[in-house]
Order: sequence, then C-alpha cells, then structure tokens
Amino acid sequence: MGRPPCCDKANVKKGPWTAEEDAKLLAYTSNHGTGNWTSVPQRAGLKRCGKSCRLRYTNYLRPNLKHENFTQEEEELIVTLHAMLGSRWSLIANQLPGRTDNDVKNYWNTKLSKKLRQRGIDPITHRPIADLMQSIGTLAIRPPPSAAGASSSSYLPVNPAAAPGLQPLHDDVKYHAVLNQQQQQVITLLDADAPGAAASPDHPLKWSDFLADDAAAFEAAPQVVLGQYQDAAVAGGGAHAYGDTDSTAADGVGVGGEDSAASAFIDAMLDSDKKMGVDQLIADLLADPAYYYGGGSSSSTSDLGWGC
DNA sequence: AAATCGGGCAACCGCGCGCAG
DNA sequence: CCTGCGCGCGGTTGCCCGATT
Repeated sequence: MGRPPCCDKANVKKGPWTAEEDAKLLAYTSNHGTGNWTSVPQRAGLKRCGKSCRLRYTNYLRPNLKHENFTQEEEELIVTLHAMLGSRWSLIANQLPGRTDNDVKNYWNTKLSKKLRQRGIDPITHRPIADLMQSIGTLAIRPPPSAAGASSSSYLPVNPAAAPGLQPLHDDVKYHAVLNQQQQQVITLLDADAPGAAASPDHPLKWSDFLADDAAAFEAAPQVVLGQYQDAAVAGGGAHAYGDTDSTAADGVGVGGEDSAASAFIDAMLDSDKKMGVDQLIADLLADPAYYYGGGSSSSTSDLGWGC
C-alpha cells in the first residue's frame, strides 16, 4: 500500500488561492516563520493542505520573488545549467535569485525547449537533432562495442580524433555515461553551495567559487559544454553581475563571467576527477568540443543565434 | 459576436529522502 | 535497526485568457 494522505482530503479546499487565503498565510508566515507546514493551515486558519500552503508560499508569496519576465541572461543560465544538470529544477532555480523551481520548469517547458528545437537542438540531450537522427539511423547496423574497438564491459571513451570511424550512437552512449558522472559532481557541488550547507570536505569545490567577478581570470580555461552560448553572451555586453537583490538567497550568479567561470568550474571538477580515476575519461571527452555538439558541422555553436 | 484553439501558469499528485523516535 | 512522518522534488493536470476562425 502507498503512503496515507498527508491530510483529510475531504475537508481540504483545493484550487486557486483567494486574496484572503494569501493574506492569512502571509500573516502567519511573517509572524511565525515557516516551520512545520502540516500545522500551518490549522494555525493560520486555512482549510488547505500543508503541502498546498508550502507550495503557495514558496512559489508565490515568498519575499523577494521575481514576477517579471525572464531576462536573456536568465534564459542562457537556465539552458547552460540544464545541459549540465538535466531537469533538476530546484538546483537550477537555486542559481537564479528570485526564481522558483516551478517558474524555471514552466518557463523551460513552454518557451526554452521550443526555442532550442527551433534552433535544431534537442532540448533533452542538448545535441543537434540532426546528429541524433543520424544516430538513430545507425542503430540497426551498428556493430557491438567490442567490434568497434571498445571494451564490451564498459563505456570507456575513445578519443574521437583517434577513432574517426566511431559510430555516433556509440558516442552518445559514452557521452551520457561520462556526462552522468559530471552531472553527479555538479549536483553534489551545487548542493554543497545551498544556503546553510557547508562545503563537504570530500568536495572542497563550490559552484560559487567559480563565479568571480573577474571573468578574465578564467579566460585561459577551455570552453566546453557551455561554449556554444558564449557568442551571444559576449555580443550582448561585457561582464555584468547578475542582479543579486537578495543576499540571503542563493548567491547571485555572475552571468557575464558565467561561461568562462563555468569552464573553470568544470576544469576544477576535472582535477577532482583525477582523484576518482576518471580524469582520462573526461579529458578524452573534452578533447573535442564536437563531441558535445557534433562540431565542425553546420550546427556549430555560433549558428545558434541564441541572443536573437 | 460567438465558438474554438492553444499557450502559459498555478496548483496538485505521488514518490524518494532524511530524520526523529 | 525499523518505522512513521514531514519535506522537497519532478512530473502532470487543469484552468484561465488571449488569439484565431
């Protein structure tokens, strides 16, 4: 059997919140804070489920929330982080002060995913759709991994430059295997950067460490996953600090230095990887940016025109 | 002017995780 | 160690409203 419901659904109001309910919830939270959500409805005089109250507060009533449209910088950051994290909306939202996971998720589903598709990028894999179609096309005729020169027991990457005949789908499999490792590290690091969380001694790196204002400090860093969005960002102006109007929330993200900062971040991740014995895997993967976006093709990054 | 359609968004649902007893 | 509970998350639903026919 599943878990019992958190509240008596028969006596709980559902649907849109009224101004009166908002006022009650706001009055309660401003006086008592947001402690035990299950007791909030009763204490605040609301006929709502505690979960509903929490959702209403975090997505709408919470102070310092932004209600205006997403900016170009925010869009780019969402796409960048989605490429690294997938649909970990809460982690992505943590890097966008004043935005909620619901905001980001809705914006992605209604706007950004379509935008990417229109530009020929698969919003799930962040790779050119043409490449994916080609991969699907090779599925039926692709030889087993052992025949392709790779171990059949693992997805150890082969430097694409050293294996030009590698089938695209095989690339995809390895890409995801390695990317998943990267994602897990990014997630761990972002978690450690969450408000109130201490940096793990096992992962001394913190995402915010790479958000220095001085973007030039990272110029030497190789451009990897995020590089394809850089052209538009650079064209849109120099380094510009992301509006951090709420110093108590997640740290403001320096979008102007974001790409280079993110690259430096990944570089540091790679250093960390060495300790885990996967540095060679990552190094091989990063050796060729085309590995991510089928570079060299017509779908090169500058063609995305993201800033338009 | 009315009906229909589609996009956007707020809210709900179910699940997993962490923690306290 | 086990169990129950609360919280937070991601996926999904359904309503509202503007655009189109």
